[in-house]
Amino acid sequence: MGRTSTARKRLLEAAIELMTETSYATVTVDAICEHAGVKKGSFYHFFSSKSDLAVCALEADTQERRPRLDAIFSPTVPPLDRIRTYCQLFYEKQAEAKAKSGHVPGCPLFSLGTEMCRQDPHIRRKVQECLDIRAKYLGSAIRDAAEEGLVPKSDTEMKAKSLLAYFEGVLTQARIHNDLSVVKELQYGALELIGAGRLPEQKAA
Amino acid sequence: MGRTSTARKRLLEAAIELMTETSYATVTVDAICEHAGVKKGSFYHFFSSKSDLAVCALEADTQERRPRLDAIFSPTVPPLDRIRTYCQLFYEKQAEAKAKSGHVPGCPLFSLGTEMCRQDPHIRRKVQECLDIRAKYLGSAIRDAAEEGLVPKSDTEMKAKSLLAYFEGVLTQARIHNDLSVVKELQYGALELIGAGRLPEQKAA
DNA sequence: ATCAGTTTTGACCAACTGGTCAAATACCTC
DNA sequence: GAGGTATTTGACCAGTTGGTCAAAACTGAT
Repeated sequence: MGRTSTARKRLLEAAIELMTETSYATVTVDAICEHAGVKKGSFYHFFSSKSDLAVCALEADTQERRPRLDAIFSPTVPPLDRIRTYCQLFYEKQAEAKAKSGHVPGCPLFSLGTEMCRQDPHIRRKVQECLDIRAKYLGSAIRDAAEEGLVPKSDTEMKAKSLLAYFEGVLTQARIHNDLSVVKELQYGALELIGAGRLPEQKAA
Repeated sequence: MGRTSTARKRLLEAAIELMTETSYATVTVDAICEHAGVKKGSFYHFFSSKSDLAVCALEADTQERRPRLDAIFSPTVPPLDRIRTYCQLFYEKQAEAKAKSGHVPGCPLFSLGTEMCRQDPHIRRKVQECLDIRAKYLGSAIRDAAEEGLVPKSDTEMKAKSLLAYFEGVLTQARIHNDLSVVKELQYGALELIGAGRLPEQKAA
């Protein structure tokens, strides 16, 4: 089989980290290699291009998050609680990152997506895929909530998209202002947005 | 006085247009110059750097929008109507741009802001300034609405920030997906978000 | 131990980038 | 129309970038 290596994985992680920190264009292949402890020749052994790396990094990152999201959005959890927990996770993740680096990172899907959607069709498609996955979690929760009469039954698909846009918008605003205060209140806005705002905070039986 | 020129203005407009189309890093100074019909030497006569151009372009763009926003957010207009009209303006602008270029442009504040906030303090500050101006329009409308009992009176400042984040998130999502459907429904989400969702659509007396 | 296949290395390159500069030129003011 | 200023020009540059390549080194399976 020949030798094995963790270089590929290290490159994927370095890519997500560095590209979230600044931007796709700013992060050079050399910088990613250095951060991953990999020589450039090796880089092009594992990836056909910088763009290819970005696509693979988004995919890997999404797959890695999957188990946790599956748990949070389990159908056994009361639907509005899923959304509450998800919001809380957002805040915790961003707060943790800020504590570590001094900066609110925001969401790589939106950062990369905004920057690259006009230039690189592969990155664009992958970002869309990853966003669609998130929308599915939210859509399912909203539909289940509607079934229980917790939110209006109309337009659940649109509500899922709007809610995702709201999340990403808040995260991006937090990145730009380096201020988490709006993220902290995320769940209240989220529940308002889908029409569950003025209900009592029942934990469901 | 020496000769006069429109080169500066042309450069500012080209910068906003091209940077919105793709990204800060992708747009080269040469490209901006070509698009504006200006030689590079002239560019550096008017601007000290590419970054300087971006800052000035954001400022100019914001000032240009001011009169229209002042009209929309006039205190003589019923507060929720201000927000409705603003949402409609968003949709119309994006739809118009898409019809012309084939692409939903999104908002340069968010595009540039996300991309550059970690690399260029001047761009970052200018983006923050411009976003703050928009938040003021929204904040004032929300406060006036609260005064009239149209929305809950709590946390109006936070609501303005959240609403702006929602707008920008929806616009950015529309850019990434090149799909205006979520923008079309913007006003309903907006009113829900600030807690005016389940009120009748009164045009106010 | 061997060998095929995987991974690593580092030197190399052409293209492009933001930015410079000194000289030429046009324009407004008087 | 003279003169000073604002503008224009285009050639130039040094640094950086993504990407290449052929040879070397390592590893697991047999």
